[in-house]
Amino acid sequence: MQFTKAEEYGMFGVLYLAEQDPNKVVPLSEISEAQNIPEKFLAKIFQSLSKSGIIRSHRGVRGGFTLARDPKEISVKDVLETIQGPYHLMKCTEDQRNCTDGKSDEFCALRELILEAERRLVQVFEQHTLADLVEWQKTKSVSQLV
Amino acid sequence: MQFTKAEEYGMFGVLYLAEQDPNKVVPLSEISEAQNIPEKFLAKIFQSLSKSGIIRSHRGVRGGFTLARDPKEISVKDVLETIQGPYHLMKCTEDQRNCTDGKSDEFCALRELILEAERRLVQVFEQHTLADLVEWQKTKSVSQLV
DNA sequence: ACTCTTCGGCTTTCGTAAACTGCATTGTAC
DNA sequence: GTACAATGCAGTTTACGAAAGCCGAAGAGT
Ligand code: SF4
Ligand code: SF4
Repeated sequence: MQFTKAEEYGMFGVLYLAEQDPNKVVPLSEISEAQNIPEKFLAKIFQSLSKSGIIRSHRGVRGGFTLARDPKEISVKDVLETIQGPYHLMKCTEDQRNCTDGKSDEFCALRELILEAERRLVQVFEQHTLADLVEWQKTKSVSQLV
Repeated sequence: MQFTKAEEYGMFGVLYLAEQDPNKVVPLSEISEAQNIPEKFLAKIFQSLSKSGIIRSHRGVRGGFTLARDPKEISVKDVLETIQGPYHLMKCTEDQRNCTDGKSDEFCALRELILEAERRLVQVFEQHTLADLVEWQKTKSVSQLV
């Protein structure tokens, strides 16, 4: 039960974009160097982020990436879900037919608890945007922890 | 970011014990058959639960396991933490020196957010006991979701 | 049109950790 | 003392995260 590198890299990638002038097109190489991220790995992550409309890609000379929307309009949840798919602590909480123990059609107390845990977790990621994180980083303090 | 089988098996194991007569000593074979858990795998999990004082082991003929305390006194967190160790979504939230990006001594906004997420998650597991889950399972409905 | 640059998509590789297994040993009830 | 059940540790297999590589496609500038 851990965050993946892809998620961490993805977050730092978009955070880097969020810190820049919104009109500046930033190439992959710059981001990966600035944030110490393997370039090809980051490329893969940014592909999905680009497809889901969080960032915008620009090919060719002086190409790169920009944020597609204002950092205030991009929640952490948006980024994380794009990278790793909907957030589920067990396979059965996505679809009970994925129950590995043949209880696909029964009530399962553990499943209910996990569902509640997931809801709480998602709340945290929904309620904070990239702009919040950039702000925290600037002031080096956490404000408005809802 | 998923629950491990060990955690799920461990939970079902202790839940099975919680459903029984508190004085009944239940052997591994019975639990693993009733809950469809590989016996040797469950054995390993129960060893740690036994060491940390959540269940009590009884060796020899007609031996097996019992809960060490009343189900009301055992939180889900107790069980999960003994199986997989303290709950951390990233290595750096346990100890910032585990930061993989050389930011061990800097403020990191992402880390702060993850810390908050962890706090929320732990709350859910702290606030519910085995007795709650058994109750849910009996009534097939979730009450008192704090 | 040509070419350089940067993203796009696919495949393979590597390492680690989860998931499961086996066996010899110890303890206990009968 | 023997059958039963946990203990302890070593082992295997499988799965997935974390990259690295290769070639193709698209756009910018000339
Ligand atoms: S038994 Fe319950 S917790 Fe386990 S996979 Fe099935 S629904 Fe989920
Ligand atoms: S950079 Fe931040 S989030 Fe990443 S490991 Fe270091 S402290 Fe944690």
